[in-house]
Amino acid sequence: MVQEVFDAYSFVFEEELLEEISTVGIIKEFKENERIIEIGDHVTSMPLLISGAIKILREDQDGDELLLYFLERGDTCAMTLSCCLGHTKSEIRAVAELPTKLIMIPIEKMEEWTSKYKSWMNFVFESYHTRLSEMLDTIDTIAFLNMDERLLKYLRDKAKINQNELVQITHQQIAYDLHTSRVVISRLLKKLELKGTIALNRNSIKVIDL
Amino acid sequence: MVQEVFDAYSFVFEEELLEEISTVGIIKEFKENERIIEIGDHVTSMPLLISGAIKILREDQDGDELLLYFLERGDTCAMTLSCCLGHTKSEIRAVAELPTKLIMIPIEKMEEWTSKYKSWMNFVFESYHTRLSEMLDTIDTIAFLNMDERLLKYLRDKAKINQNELVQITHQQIAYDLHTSRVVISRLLKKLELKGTIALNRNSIKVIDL
DNA sequence: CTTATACAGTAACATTGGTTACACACCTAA
DNA sequence: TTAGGTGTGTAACCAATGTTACTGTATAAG
Repeated sequence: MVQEVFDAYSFVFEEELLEEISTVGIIKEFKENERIIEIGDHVTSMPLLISGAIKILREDQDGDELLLYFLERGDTCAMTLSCCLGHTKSEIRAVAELPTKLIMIPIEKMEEWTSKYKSWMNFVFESYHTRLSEMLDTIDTIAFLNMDERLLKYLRDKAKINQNELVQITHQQIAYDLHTSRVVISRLLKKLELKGTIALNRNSIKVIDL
Repeated sequence: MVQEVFDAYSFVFEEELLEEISTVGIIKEFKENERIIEIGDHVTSMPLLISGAIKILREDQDGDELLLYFLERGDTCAMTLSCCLGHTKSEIRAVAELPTKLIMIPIEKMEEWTSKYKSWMNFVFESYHTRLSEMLDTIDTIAFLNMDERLLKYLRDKAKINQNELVQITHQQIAYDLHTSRVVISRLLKKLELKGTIALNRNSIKVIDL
């Protein structure tokens, strides 16, 4: 039994399944900002997040990006899951937001466990549910909020994921994630700084009162 | 056996399950533009679409709306499905786009059939997969397209759903669906008319060459 | 027929966000 | 120390979209 698997998933799966996961799963580690999967990649196994955090992005033909949501410990990528079951290619891009540890489950096990373990089935359904909600939230954000509000939400999420009020990031990277331009982000950040909401520094933003 | 259920789902489910669906399901009919479900409604059964079409909308606190996607014959609402399984309230609003016939399945059957019928399980997974893809498409649309492109896409979808090149709709209704203002839609529609893409009339738009 | 209402056309203007251009500060490698 | 690259600040401008206001016309209700 892999201790980390136990730590992250013991409240979700029974002993026997945890054992199976530890046996057939392959642990993979990613450095911060390392690419985990690209759009169009063939999906051959399903990742369970053990530690760290992952950023899920959508990309259009022109290479324009948009941050969809973050995944944390105990999450799985419902997109990938969906791809596994449908045997289709990845529709999203995933990048490690922090140093991240995953355990990869071969697709074959998916179907086997779905009938064998009720807890697995519930996990799969639960994941779909969470992901759909998260997608709705993403849609709300881009449909109903202005850029300044989106930026605030972004900084909040970012600070939460990194468990740090000092967010290490460049304006350009924020612009990519929110699908806008660097100048726009610099402009809005400056406004926030003047209001005392944040403090700006080269390569980092200190969150004071979001 | 209900003939319409057979017609719509015989290529998805086996005879025995079709029989069960016909027995426990309750047929409901909705007139065009009739509300099917509102945000916050408690979900107690899962709808399978037999005929017609449904418009799925998201709504924010201020009552601002946004069209998410359409459902057609053979579809189910993965959102509702998700709510059933999670025993949560509806996160979306559904309105009949055409005269629509549904068969409602009590939640209890969900779990039972999931273990009993492989075809049912596949249908559930397939529905989630389709819905996630549809949501991604929606996100692409609002994130990467300008209003004129979104309007074109809207008219295309609308014409397809109604199987008619003459779309019965007001500018105001389009504005609600795309979450913009009537004036903006009128402006863009006029441009399209001048280009010969559509022909405008009171309460209807004739699609010429999208 | 008359009136009220809903729908559509359009101008003028405001706001948001995107673009271009350039200055300057910080950092690293030579 | 200097040169080059990267990150940030800011102005000026432009384009897209949203807002307000007013027009006229079709349609339905009385």
